[in-house]
Amino acid sequence: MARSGADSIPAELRQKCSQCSLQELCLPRGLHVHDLERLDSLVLCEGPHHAGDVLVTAGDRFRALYAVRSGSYKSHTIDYEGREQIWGFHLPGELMGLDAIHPEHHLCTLTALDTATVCALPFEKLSEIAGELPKLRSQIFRMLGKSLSEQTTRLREESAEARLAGFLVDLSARLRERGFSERDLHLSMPRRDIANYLHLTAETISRLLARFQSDSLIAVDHREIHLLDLSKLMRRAHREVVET
Amino acid sequence: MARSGADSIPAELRQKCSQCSLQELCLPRGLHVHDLERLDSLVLCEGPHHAGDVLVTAGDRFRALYAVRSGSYKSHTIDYEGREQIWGFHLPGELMGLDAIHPEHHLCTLTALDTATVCALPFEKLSEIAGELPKLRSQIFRMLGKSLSEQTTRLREESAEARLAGFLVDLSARLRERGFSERDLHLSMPRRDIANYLHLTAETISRLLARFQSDSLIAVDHREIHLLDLSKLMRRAHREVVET
DNA sequence: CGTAGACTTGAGAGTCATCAACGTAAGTGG
DNA sequence: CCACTTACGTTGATGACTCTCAAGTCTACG
Repeated sequence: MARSGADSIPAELRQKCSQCSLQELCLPRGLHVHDLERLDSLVLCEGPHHAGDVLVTAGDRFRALYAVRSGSYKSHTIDYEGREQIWGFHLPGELMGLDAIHPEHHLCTLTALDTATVCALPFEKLSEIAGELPKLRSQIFRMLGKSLSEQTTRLREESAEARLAGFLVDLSARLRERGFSERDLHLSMPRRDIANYLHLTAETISRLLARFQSDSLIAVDHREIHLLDLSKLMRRAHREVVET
Repeated sequence: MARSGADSIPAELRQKCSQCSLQELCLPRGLHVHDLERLDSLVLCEGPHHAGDVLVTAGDRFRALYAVRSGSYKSHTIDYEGREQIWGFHLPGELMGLDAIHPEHHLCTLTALDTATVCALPFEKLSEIAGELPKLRSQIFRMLGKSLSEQTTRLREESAEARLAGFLVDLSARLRERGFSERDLHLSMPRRDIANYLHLTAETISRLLARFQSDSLIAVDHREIHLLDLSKLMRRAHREVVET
Protein backbone atom coordinates (compact mmCIF):
# COMPACT_ATOMS: atom_id res chain seq x y z
CA MET A 1 0.00 0.00 0.00
CA ALA A 2 2.78 2.42 0.98
CA ARG A 3 4.84 3.55 -1.94
CA SER A 4 8.15 5.34 -2.06
CA GLY A 5 8.59 8.75 -3.70
CA ALA A 6 7.62 9.49 -7.27
CA ASP A 7 11.14 9.03 -8.55
CA SER A 8 13.18 5.87 -8.40
CA ILE A 9 10.26 3.48 -8.55
CA PRO A 10 11.31 -0.12 -7.90
CA ALA A 11 11.48 -2.06 -11.13
CA GLU A 12 9.01 -4.66 -9.95
CA LEU A 13 6.26 -2.05 -9.72
CA ARG A 14 6.74 -1.00 -13.31
CA GLN A 15 4.40 -2.82 -15.57
CA LYS A 16 4.50 -2.80 -19.30
CA CYS A 17 1.32 -2.43 -21.29
CA SER A 18 3.35 -3.44 -24.31
CA GLN A 19 3.82 -6.88 -22.83
CA CYS A 20 0.48 -7.30 -21.10
CA SER A 21 -1.88 -10.02 -22.22
CA LEU A 22 -4.87 -7.79 -21.52
CA GLN A 23 -3.75 -5.21 -24.09
CA GLU A 24 -6.65 -5.76 -26.40
CA LEU A 25 -9.29 -5.44 -23.69
CA CYS A 26 -7.79 -2.60 -21.77
CA LEU A 27 -6.93 1.03 -22.36
CA PRO A 28 -4.09 0.33 -24.85
CA ARG A 29 -6.48 -1.26 -27.31
CA GLY A 30 -5.67 -0.26 -30.86
CA LEU A 31 -2.46 1.60 -30.04
CA HIS A 32 0.73 1.09 -32.03
CA VAL A 33 3.74 -0.53 -30.42
CA HIS A 34 5.58 2.75 -30.38
CA ASP A 35 2.73 4.53 -28.61
CA LEU A 36 2.33 1.69 -26.15
CA GLU A 37 5.78 2.47 -24.85
CA ARG A 38 4.61 5.92 -23.85
CA LEU A 39 2.01 4.27 -21.67
CA ASP A 40 4.59 1.91 -20.20
CA SER A 41 6.31 4.90 -18.67
CA LEU A 42 3.42 5.83 -16.42
CA VAL A 43 1.79 2.56 -15.39
CA LEU A 44 2.31 1.50 -11.79
CA CYS A 45 1.29 -1.84 -10.37
CA GLU A 46 -0.46 -1.99 -7.00
CA GLY A 47 -1.32 -4.96 -4.88
CA PRO A 48 -1.80 -7.79 -4.45
CA HIS A 49 -4.93 -6.97 -2.50
CA HIS A 50 -6.94 -9.57 -0.65
CA ALA A 51 -10.69 -9.99 -0.35
CA GLY A 52 -12.02 -6.94 1.50
CA ASP A 53 -8.94 -4.76 0.97
CA VAL A 54 -9.76 -1.20 -0.01
CA LEU A 55 -7.94 0.31 -2.99
CA VAL A 56 -9.71 3.68 -3.01
CA THR A 57 -12.11 5.20 -0.51
CA ALA A 58 -15.00 7.39 -1.61
CA GLY A 59 -13.93 11.00 -1.19
CA ASP A 60 -10.26 10.34 -1.97
CA ARG A 61 -8.70 12.92 -4.24
CA PHE A 62 -8.64 11.82 -7.85
CA ARG A 63 -5.13 10.96 -8.92
CA ALA A 64 -5.32 7.96 -11.16
CA LEU A 65 -7.53 5.60 -13.07
CA TYR A 66 -7.10 1.95 -12.22
CA ALA A 67 -7.10 -0.98 -14.62
CA VAL A 68 -7.77 -4.38 -13.12
CA ARG A 69 -4.82 -6.65 -13.73
CA SER A 70 -6.00 -9.81 -12.00
CA GLY A 71 -8.82 -10.85 -9.70
CA SER A 72 -11.87 -8.65 -9.29
CA TYR A 73 -13.09 -5.56 -7.48
CA LYS A 74 -16.40 -3.96 -6.65
CA SER A 75 -17.15 -0.24 -6.69
CA HIS A 76 -19.60 0.92 -4.06
CA THR A 77 -20.80 3.85 -1.99
CA ILE A 78 -22.22 4.21 1.49
CA ASP A 79 -25.48 6.15 1.50
CA TYR A 80 -26.99 8.67 3.89
CA GLU A 81 -28.09 5.93 6.25
CA GLY A 82 -24.90 3.93 6.19
CA ARG A 83 -26.20 1.46 3.66
CA GLU A 84 -23.96 0.12 0.94
CA GLN A 85 -24.76 0.60 -2.74
CA ILE A 86 -22.78 -1.38 -5.31
CA TRP A 87 -22.26 0.20 -8.73
CA GLY A 88 -20.18 -2.40 -10.49
CA PHE A 89 -18.03 -5.50 -10.46
CA HIS A 90 -14.78 -5.19 -12.34
CA LEU A 91 -12.85 -7.89 -14.18
CA PRO A 92 -9.30 -7.85 -15.56
CA GLY A 93 -8.81 -5.24 -18.26
CA GLU A 94 -11.63 -3.05 -16.99
CA LEU A 95 -11.06 0.55 -15.94
CA MET A 96 -12.12 1.82 -12.51
CA GLY A 97 -12.34 5.31 -11.10
CA LEU A 98 -13.88 6.98 -14.15
CA ASP A 99 -16.59 8.49 -11.96
CA ALA A 100 -13.90 10.58 -10.26
CA ILE A 101 -12.94 12.53 -13.38
CA HIS A 102 -15.71 15.07 -13.14
CA PRO A 103 -15.80 15.91 -9.45
CA GLU A 104 -12.04 15.31 -9.10
CA HIS A 105 -12.59 13.06 -6.14
CA HIS A 106 -13.73 9.47 -6.04
CA LEU A 107 -17.45 8.85 -5.68
CA CYS A 108 -17.01 5.12 -5.16
CA THR A 109 -14.94 3.02 -2.83
CA LEU A 110 -13.04 0.28 -4.65
CA THR A 111 -12.74 -2.99 -2.75
CA ALA A 112 -11.08 -6.26 -3.76
CA LEU A 113 -13.39 -9.25 -3.94
CA ASP A 114 -10.59 -11.80 -4.02
CA THR A 115 -6.84 -11.73 -4.44
CA ALA A 116 -6.37 -9.03 -7.02
CA THR A 117 -3.97 -6.49 -8.53
CA VAL A 118 -4.36 -3.27 -10.50
CA CYS A 119 -2.38 -0.95 -12.73
CA ALA A 120 -2.58 2.68 -11.64
CA LEU A 121 -2.67 5.22 -14.46
CA PRO A 122 -1.92 8.69 -13.05
CA PHE A 123 -4.53 10.82 -14.79
CA GLU A 124 -2.56 14.01 -15.23
CA LYS A 125 0.16 12.25 -17.15
CA LEU A 126 -2.37 10.13 -18.96
CA SER A 127 -4.24 13.20 -20.10
CA GLU A 128 -0.98 14.74 -21.27
CA ILE A 129 -0.10 11.72 -23.37
CA ALA A 130 -3.68 11.59 -24.63
CA GLY A 131 -3.12 15.08 -26.01
CA GLU A 132 -0.51 13.69 -28.33
CA LEU A 133 -2.08 10.34 -29.17
CA PRO A 134 -5.49 10.64 -30.87
CA LYS A 135 -6.02 6.90 -30.58
CA LEU A 136 -5.45 6.89 -26.86
CA ARG A 137 -7.73 9.90 -26.52
CA SER A 138 -10.55 8.24 -28.36
CA GLN A 139 -9.95 5.06 -26.40
CA ILE A 140 -10.47 6.96 -23.12
CA PHE A 141 -13.61 8.49 -24.57
CA ARG A 142 -14.74 5.02 -25.57
CA MET A 143 -14.12 3.55 -22.12
CA LEU A 144 -16.11 6.38 -20.57
CA GLY A 145 -18.89 5.96 -23.08
CA LYS A 146 -18.82 2.24 -22.39
CA SER A 147 -19.40 2.51 -18.67
CA LEU A 148 -22.08 5.04 -19.46
CA SER A 149 -23.95 2.59 -21.67
CA GLU A 150 -23.36 -0.21 -19.14
CA GLN A 151 -24.96 1.71 -16.30
CA THR A 152 -27.93 2.28 -18.53
CA THR A 153 -28.44 -1.44 -19.14
CA ARG A 154 -28.17 -2.64 -15.57
CA LEU A 155 -31.55 -1.56 -14.28
CA ARG A 156 -33.24 -1.43 -17.64
CA GLU A 157 -34.98 -4.77 -17.23
CA GLU A 158 -37.80 -4.29 -14.81
CA SER A 159 -38.49 -7.68 -13.23
CA ALA A 160 -36.16 -9.30 -10.72
CA GLU A 161 -35.90 -12.35 -12.94
CA ALA A 162 -34.85 -10.33 -15.99
CA ARG A 163 -32.28 -8.41 -13.98
CA LEU A 164 -30.60 -11.50 -12.58
CA ALA A 165 -30.66 -13.28 -15.93
CA GLY A 166 -29.11 -10.17 -17.48
CA PHE A 167 -26.42 -10.15 -14.82
CA LEU A 168 -25.47 -13.75 -15.56
CA VAL A 169 -25.51 -13.21 -19.31
CA ASP A 170 -23.28 -10.14 -19.00
CA LEU A 171 -20.82 -11.89 -16.75
CA SER A 172 -20.69 -14.78 -19.17
CA ALA A 173 -19.95 -12.45 -22.10
CA ARG A 174 -17.22 -10.65 -20.21
CA LEU A 175 -15.57 -13.92 -19.21
CA ARG A 176 -15.68 -15.12 -22.80
CA GLU A 177 -13.96 -11.92 -23.96
CA ARG A 178 -11.23 -12.73 -21.47
CA GLY A 179 -10.70 -16.22 -22.76
CA PHE A 180 -12.55 -18.01 -19.95
CA SER A 181 -15.43 -20.40 -20.35
CA GLU A 182 -18.69 -18.57 -20.99
CA ARG A 183 -20.66 -21.34 -19.31
CA ASP A 184 -18.80 -21.82 -16.02
CA LEU A 185 -19.09 -18.76 -13.85
CA HIS A 186 -17.35 -18.40 -10.54
CA LEU A 187 -19.03 -15.68 -8.52
CA SER A 188 -16.42 -13.87 -6.50
CA MET A 189 -19.10 -11.98 -4.54
CA PRO A 190 -21.73 -13.13 -2.01
CA ARG A 191 -25.45 -13.23 -2.90
CA ARG A 192 -25.95 -10.09 -0.87
CA ASP A 193 -23.65 -8.11 -3.17
CA ILE A 194 -25.39 -9.33 -6.31
CA ALA A 195 -28.70 -8.42 -4.72
CA ASN A 196 -27.46 -4.99 -3.77
CA TYR A 197 -26.09 -4.36 -7.27
CA LEU A 198 -29.43 -5.29 -8.84
CA HIS A 199 -31.55 -3.50 -6.24
CA LEU A 200 -32.94 -6.78 -4.91
CA THR A 201 -32.47 -8.83 -1.74
CA ALA A 202 -30.27 -11.84 -1.08
CA GLU A 203 -33.39 -13.94 -0.54
CA THR A 204 -34.72 -13.03 -3.95
CA ILE A 205 -31.40 -13.99 -5.55
CA SER A 206 -31.53 -17.36 -3.80
CA ARG A 207 -35.08 -18.00 -4.93
CA LEU A 208 -34.39 -16.94 -8.50
CA LEU A 209 -31.28 -19.08 -8.78
CA ALA A 210 -33.35 -21.99 -7.48
CA ARG A 211 -36.04 -21.22 -10.06
CA PHE A 212 -33.51 -20.99 -12.92
CA GLN A 213 -32.09 -24.30 -11.76
CA SER A 214 -35.43 -26.07 -11.60
CA ASP A 215 -36.14 -24.69 -15.09
CA SER A 216 -32.86 -26.28 -16.23
CA LEU A 217 -31.37 -22.95 -17.25
CA ILE A 218 -28.42 -23.23 -14.89
CA ALA A 219 -26.82 -25.57 -12.36
CA VAL A 220 -25.90 -23.97 -9.06
CA ASP A 221 -23.18 -25.21 -6.74
CA HIS A 222 -22.56 -22.52 -4.18
CA ARG A 223 -20.68 -19.84 -6.09
CA GLU A 224 -20.09 -21.97 -9.13
CA ILE A 225 -22.81 -21.43 -11.70
CA HIS A 226 -22.95 -23.53 -14.82
CA LEU A 227 -25.02 -22.04 -17.60
CA LEU A 228 -26.98 -24.83 -19.27
CA ASP A 229 -29.03 -22.81 -21.74
CA LEU A 230 -27.56 -19.45 -22.59
CA SER A 231 -30.15 -18.49 -25.19
CA LYS A 232 -33.11 -19.19 -22.91
CA LEU A 233 -31.33 -17.19 -20.24
CA MET A 234 -30.98 -14.30 -22.67
CA ARG A 235 -34.66 -14.48 -23.40
CA ARG A 236 -35.41 -14.25 -19.69
CA ALA A 237 -33.14 -11.22 -19.59
CA HIS A 238 -35.22 -9.73 -22.41
CA ARG A 239 -32.13 -9.55 -24.56
CA GLU A 240 -31.85 -10.26 -28.23
CA VAL A 241 -30.51 -13.78 -28.60
CA VAL A 242 -27.62 -12.53 -30.72
CA GLU A 243 -23.89 -12.39 -30.07
CA THR A 244 -22.46 -8.95 -29.29
CA MET B 1 -33.24 19.68 -41.28
CA ALA B 2 -31.64 19.56 -44.74
CA ARG B 3 -28.31 21.28 -44.86
CA SER B 4 -26.17 22.35 -47.80
CA GLY B 5 -22.67 20.96 -48.36
CA ALA B 6 -19.91 21.13 -45.79
CA ASP B 7 -18.39 24.24 -47.32
CA SER B 8 -20.06 27.61 -47.60
CA ILE B 9 -22.23 27.25 -44.54
CA PRO B 10 -24.82 30.02 -44.33
CA ALA B 11 -23.80 32.59 -41.78
CA GLU B 12 -27.00 32.20 -39.79
CA LEU B 13 -26.11 28.58 -38.96
CA ARG B 14 -22.77 29.59 -37.50
CA GLN B 15 -23.00 30.05 -33.81
CA LYS B 16 -20.35 31.47 -31.62
CA CYS B 17 -19.53 29.87 -28.30
CA SER B 18 -17.55 32.98 -27.53
CA GLN B 19 -20.77 35.00 -27.50
CA CYS B 20 -23.10 32.41 -26.06
CA SER B 21 -24.73 33.03 -22.72
CA LEU B 22 -24.53 29.33 -21.86
CA GLN B 23 -20.72 29.36 -22.04
CA GLU B 24 -20.24 28.66 -18.39
CA LEU B 25 -22.61 25.70 -18.29
CA CYS B 26 -21.67 24.11 -21.55
CA LEU B 27 -18.63 22.55 -23.14
CA PRO B 28 -16.60 25.79 -23.35
CA ARG B 29 -16.56 26.19 -19.59
CA GLY B 30 -13.20 27.39 -18.38
CA LEU B 31 -11.70 27.98 -21.83
CA HIS B 32 -9.81 31.16 -22.65
CA VAL B 33 -11.25 33.60 -25.17
CA HIS B 34 -8.62 32.67 -27.69
CA ASP B 35 -9.41 28.97 -27.40
CA LEU B 36 -13.12 29.66 -27.58
CA GLU B 37 -12.63 30.96 -31.08
CA ARG B 38 -11.32 27.57 -32.14
CA LEU B 39 -14.64 26.09 -31.04
CA ASP B 40 -16.55 28.79 -32.88
CA SER B 41 -15.18 27.42 -36.11
CA LEU B 42 -16.90 24.07 -35.79
CA VAL B 43 -20.21 24.72 -34.08
CA LEU B 44 -23.31 24.44 -36.25
CA CYS B 45 -26.77 25.41 -35.16
CA GLU B 46 -29.69 23.10 -35.93
CA GLY B 47 -33.39 23.70 -35.52
CA PRO B 48 -35.69 25.06 -34.41
CA HIS B 49 -37.34 21.72 -33.70
CA HIS B 50 -40.89 21.41 -32.45
CA ALA B 51 -42.34 19.08 -29.83
CA GLY B 52 -41.97 15.54 -31.15
CA ASP B 53 -39.36 16.34 -33.80
CA VAL B 54 -36.52 13.84 -33.92
CA LEU B 55 -32.96 15.15 -33.96
CA VAL B 56 -31.16 11.81 -33.94
CA THR B 57 -32.55 8.29 -34.33
CA ALA B 58 -31.07 5.37 -32.40
CA GLY B 59 -28.69 3.56 -34.74
CA ASP B 60 -27.62 6.69 -36.62
CA ARG B 61 -23.91 6.92 -37.29
CA PHE B 62 -22.09 9.01 -34.72
CA ARG B 63 -20.99 12.28 -36.24
CA ALA B 64 -21.47 14.94 -33.63
CA LEU B 65 -22.28 15.72 -30.04
CA TYR B 66 -25.18 18.08 -29.52
CA ALA B 67 -25.43 20.87 -26.99
CA VAL B 68 -28.92 22.08 -26.18
CA ARG B 69 -29.21 25.77 -27.06
CA SER B 70 -32.83 26.40 -26.12
CA GLY B 71 -35.87 24.34 -25.15
CA SER B 72 -35.49 20.73 -24.07
CA TYR B 73 -35.03 17.24 -25.44
CA LYS B 74 -35.41 13.70 -24.21
CA SER B 75 -33.11 10.80 -25.03
CA HIS B 76 -34.83 7.45 -25.31
CA THR B 77 -34.67 3.98 -26.81
CA ILE B 78 -37.23 1.51 -28.06
CA ASP B 79 -36.79 -1.90 -26.46
CA TYR B 80 -37.18 -5.45 -27.78
CA GLU B 81 -40.95 -5.27 -27.47
CA GLY B 82 -41.37 -1.82 -28.94
CA ARG B 83 -41.60 -0.13 -25.57
CA GLU B 84 -40.00 3.23 -24.99
CA GLN B 85 -37.31 3.76 -22.36
CA ILE B 86 -36.30 7.31 -21.47
CA TRP B 87 -32.73 7.89 -20.33
CA GLY B 88 -32.67 11.61 -19.77
CA PHE B 89 -34.18 15.05 -20.17
CA HIS B 90 -31.82 17.69 -21.42
CA LEU B 91 -31.82 21.40 -20.68
CA PRO B 92 -29.91 24.25 -22.34
CA GLY B 93 -26.16 23.87 -22.01
CA GLU B 94 -26.31 20.10 -21.60
CA LEU B 95 -24.52 17.74 -23.95
CA MET B 96 -26.36 14.95 -25.76
CA GLY B 97 -25.11 11.99 -27.75
CA LEU B 98 -22.26 11.03 -25.42
CA ASP B 99 -23.48 7.43 -25.40
CA ALA B 100 -22.61 7.21 -29.10
CA ILE B 101 -18.87 7.73 -28.60
CA HIS B 102 -18.07 4.17 -27.74
CA PRO B 103 -20.13 2.18 -30.22
CA GLU B 104 -19.80 4.94 -32.86
CA HIS B 105 -23.52 4.94 -33.44
CA HIS B 106 -26.25 6.48 -31.39
CA LEU B 107 -27.89 4.30 -28.76
CA CYS B 108 -30.60 6.83 -28.02
CA THR B 109 -33.09 8.71 -30.12
CA LEU B 110 -33.13 12.43 -29.33
CA THR B 111 -36.55 14.06 -29.51
CA ALA B 112 -37.57 17.66 -28.86
CA LEU B 113 -40.04 18.16 -26.02
CA ASP B 114 -40.93 21.69 -27.01
CA THR B 115 -39.62 24.30 -29.43
CA ALA B 116 -35.89 23.78 -29.17
CA THR B 117 -32.54 24.27 -30.88
CA VAL B 118 -29.11 22.64 -30.58
CA CYS B 119 -25.50 23.28 -31.47
CA ALA B 120 -23.92 20.38 -33.33
CA LEU B 121 -20.28 19.70 -32.47
CA PRO B 122 -18.76 17.41 -35.13
CA PHE B 123 -16.82 14.94 -33.03
CA GLU B 124 -13.89 14.33 -35.31
CA LYS B 125 -13.00 18.00 -35.41
CA LEU B 126 -13.79 18.37 -31.74
CA SER B 127 -11.44 15.55 -30.85
CA GLU B 128 -8.75 17.15 -33.01
CA ILE B 129 -9.04 20.47 -31.24
CA ALA B 130 -9.18 18.65 -27.92
CA GLY B 131 -5.77 17.24 -28.74
CA GLU B 132 -4.37 20.75 -28.64
CA LEU B 133 -6.41 22.20 -25.81
CA PRO B 134 -5.93 20.38 -22.50
CA LYS B 135 -8.75 22.36 -20.92
CA LEU B 136 -11.22 21.36 -23.59
CA ARG B 137 -10.05 17.78 -23.29
CA SER B 138 -10.59 17.67 -19.58
CA GLN B 139 -13.92 19.40 -20.02
CA ILE B 140 -15.10 16.62 -22.35
CA PHE B 141 -13.88 14.07 -19.82
CA ARG B 142 -15.78 15.95 -17.14
CA MET B 143 -19.01 16.05 -19.11
CA LEU B 144 -18.73 12.31 -19.71
CA GLY B 145 -17.97 11.67 -16.08
CA LYS B 146 -20.91 13.88 -15.17
CA SER B 147 -23.48 11.95 -17.13
CA LEU B 148 -21.96 8.81 -15.69
CA SER B 149 -22.52 9.99 -12.15
CA GLU B 150 -25.99 11.29 -13.07
CA GLN B 151 -27.14 7.94 -14.39
CA THR B 152 -26.01 6.39 -11.17
CA THR B 153 -28.17 8.69 -9.06
CA ARG B 154 -31.40 8.34 -10.99
CA LEU B 155 -32.48 4.94 -9.79
CA ARG B 156 -30.46 4.98 -6.62
CA GLU B 157 -33.41 5.83 -4.41
CA GLU B 158 -35.53 2.77 -4.09
CA SER B 159 -39.04 3.95 -3.31
CA ALA B 160 -41.28 5.62 -5.87
CA GLU B 161 -41.66 8.61 -3.58
CA ALA B 162 -37.91 9.12 -3.19
CA ARG B 163 -37.37 8.81 -6.93
CA LEU B 164 -39.96 11.42 -7.83
CA ALA B 165 -38.79 13.78 -5.09
CA GLY B 166 -35.25 13.36 -6.39
CA PHE B 167 -36.40 14.13 -9.90
CA LEU B 168 -38.01 17.39 -8.79
CA VAL B 169 -35.02 18.39 -6.69
CA ASP B 170 -32.64 17.73 -9.58
CA LEU B 171 -34.73 19.69 -12.02
CA SER B 172 -34.90 22.55 -9.58
CA ALA B 173 -31.12 22.61 -9.18
CA ARG B 174 -30.55 22.54 -12.92
CA LEU B 175 -32.99 25.38 -13.47
CA ARG B 176 -31.29 27.43 -10.78
CA GLU B 177 -27.90 26.92 -12.48
CA ARG B 178 -29.49 28.34 -15.61
CA GLY B 179 -30.75 31.44 -13.89
CA PHE B 180 -34.39 30.34 -13.64
CA SER B 181 -36.44 30.14 -10.48
CA GLU B 182 -35.62 27.04 -8.49
CA ARG B 183 -39.15 26.93 -7.10
CA ASP B 184 -41.28 27.24 -10.23
CA LEU B 185 -40.86 24.26 -12.48
CA HIS B 186 -42.49 23.96 -15.85
CA LEU B 187 -42.54 20.33 -16.89
CA SER B 188 -42.09 20.10 -20.63
CA MET B 189 -42.91 16.39 -20.64
CA PRO B 190 -46.13 14.47 -19.90
CA ARG B 191 -46.54 12.40 -16.73
CA ARG B 192 -46.03 9.26 -18.75
CA ASP B 193 -42.50 10.35 -19.69
CA ILE B 194 -41.56 11.15 -16.12
CA ALA B 195 -42.93 7.78 -15.08
CA ASN B 196 -41.02 6.00 -17.79
CA TYR B 197 -37.79 7.78 -16.86
CA LEU B 198 -38.17 6.77 -13.21
CA HIS B 199 -39.37 3.21 -13.96
CA LEU B 200 -42.83 3.98 -12.57
CA THR B 201 -46.28 4.45 -14.07
CA ALA B 202 -48.16 7.63 -14.92
CA GLU B 203 -50.77 6.75 -12.29
CA THR B 204 -48.12 6.51 -9.61
CA ILE B 205 -46.74 9.93 -10.63
CA SER B 206 -50.23 11.40 -10.36
CA ARG B 207 -50.80 9.90 -6.95
CA LEU B 208 -47.42 10.97 -5.65
CA LEU B 209 -47.81 14.54 -6.87
CA ALA B 210 -51.19 14.58 -5.14
CA ARG B 211 -49.57 13.24 -1.97
CA PHE B 212 -46.76 15.82 -2.08
CA GLN B 213 -49.38 18.49 -2.57
CA SER B 214 -51.52 17.38 0.34
CA ASP B 215 -48.36 17.30 2.46
CA SER B 216 -47.75 20.92 1.42
CA LEU B 217 -44.45 20.14 -0.23
CA ILE B 218 -45.52 21.37 -3.64
CA ALA B 219 -48.43 23.04 -5.44
CA VAL B 220 -49.45 21.38 -8.68
CA ASP B 221 -51.20 23.12 -11.55
CA HIS B 222 -51.04 20.83 -14.55
CA ARG B 223 -47.43 21.05 -15.69
CA GLU B 224 -46.55 23.96 -13.46
CA ILE B 225 -45.09 22.74 -10.19
CA HIS B 226 -44.35 25.18 -7.42
CA LEU B 227 -41.94 23.84 -4.81
CA LEU B 228 -43.12 24.99 -1.39
CA ASP B 229 -40.60 23.22 0.82
CA LEU B 230 -37.38 22.31 -0.92
CA SER B 231 -35.62 20.92 2.09
CA LYS B 232 -38.45 18.58 3.05
CA LEU B 233 -38.54 17.48 -0.56
CA MET B 234 -34.82 16.72 -0.39
CA ARG B 235 -35.40 14.67 2.71
CA ARG B 236 -38.06 12.66 0.88
CA ALA B 237 -35.51 12.13 -1.88
CA HIS B 238 -33.10 10.81 0.76
CA ARG B 239 -30.66 13.53 -0.16
CA GLU B 240 -28.47 15.51 2.11
CA VAL B 241 -30.18 18.85 2.71
CA VAL B 242 -27.11 20.72 1.50
CA GLU B 243 -26.47 22.82 -1.58
CA THR B 244 -24.35 21.22 -4.27
C1' DC C 1 -15.97 -29.50 17.46
C1' DG C 2 -17.94 -25.13 17.76
C1' DT C 3 -18.87 -20.71 15.98
C1' DA C 4 -19.86 -17.18 12.52
C1' DG C 5 -21.28 -16.01 8.24
C1' DA C 6 -23.43 -17.39 4.01
C1' DC C 7 -27.26 -19.43 2.02
C1' DT C 8 -31.96 -21.44 1.65
C1' DT C 9 -36.81 -21.72 2.35
C1' DG C 10 -41.38 -20.35 4.17
C1' DA C 11 -45.17 -17.07 5.69
C1' DG C 12 -47.05 -12.61 5.74
C1' DA C 13 -47.19 -7.73 4.39
C1' DG C 14 -46.58 -3.56 1.62
C1' DT C 15 -45.75 -1.19 -2.51
C1' DC C 16 -46.63 -0.31 -6.92
C1' DA C 17 -48.64 -2.05 -11.46
C1' DT C 18 -52.73 -3.07 -13.87
C1' DC C 19 -57.29 -2.30 -15.22
C1' DA C 20 -61.04 0.68 -15.48
C1' DA C 21 -63.84 4.79 -15.24
C1' DC C 22 -64.02 9.41 -15.44
C1' DG C 23 -62.61 14.41 -15.81
C1' DT C 24 -60.15 18.01 -18.29
C1' DA C 25 -57.76 20.72 -21.91
C1' DA C 26 -56.67 21.79 -26.63
C1' DG C 27 -57.66 21.52 -31.39
C1' DT C 28 -60.89 20.69 -35.48
C1' DG C 29 -64.59 21.38 -38.45
C1' DG C 30 -69.37 22.23 -38.66
C1' DC D 1 -69.83 29.07 -30.75
C1' DC D 2 -70.44 24.26 -30.09
C1' DA D 3 -70.21 19.17 -30.76
C1' DC D 4 -66.55 16.09 -31.44
C1' DT D 5 -62.05 14.10 -31.03
C1' DT D 6 -57.83 12.99 -28.89
C1' DA D 7 -54.40 13.02 -25.58
C1' DC D 8 -53.49 13.88 -20.92
C1' DG D 9 -54.48 13.49 -16.16
C1' DT D 10 -56.84 11.83 -11.85
C1' DT D 11 -58.80 8.46 -8.82
C1' DG D 12 -60.39 3.87 -7.17
C1' DA D 13 -60.28 -1.35 -6.81
C1' DT D 14 -57.66 -5.36 -7.25
C1' DG D 15 -53.69 -8.26 -7.47
C1' DA D 16 -48.83 -9.62 -8.33
C1' DC D 17 -44.26 -9.25 -7.14
C1' DT D 18 -40.76 -8.66 -4.08
C1' DC D 19 -39.42 -7.25 0.64
C1' DT D 20 -39.26 -8.29 5.53
C1' DC D 21 -39.04 -11.30 9.17
C1' DA D 22 -38.02 -15.75 10.84
C1' DA D 23 -36.25 -20.34 11.23
C1' DG D 24 -33.22 -23.54 9.82
C1' DT D 25 -29.17 -25.64 7.01
C1' DC D 26 -24.70 -25.62 5.25
C1' DT D 27 -19.71 -24.33 4.89
C1' DA D 28 -15.44 -22.64 6.20
C1' DC D 29 -12.26 -22.18 9.45
C1' DG D 30 -10.20 -21.59 13.85
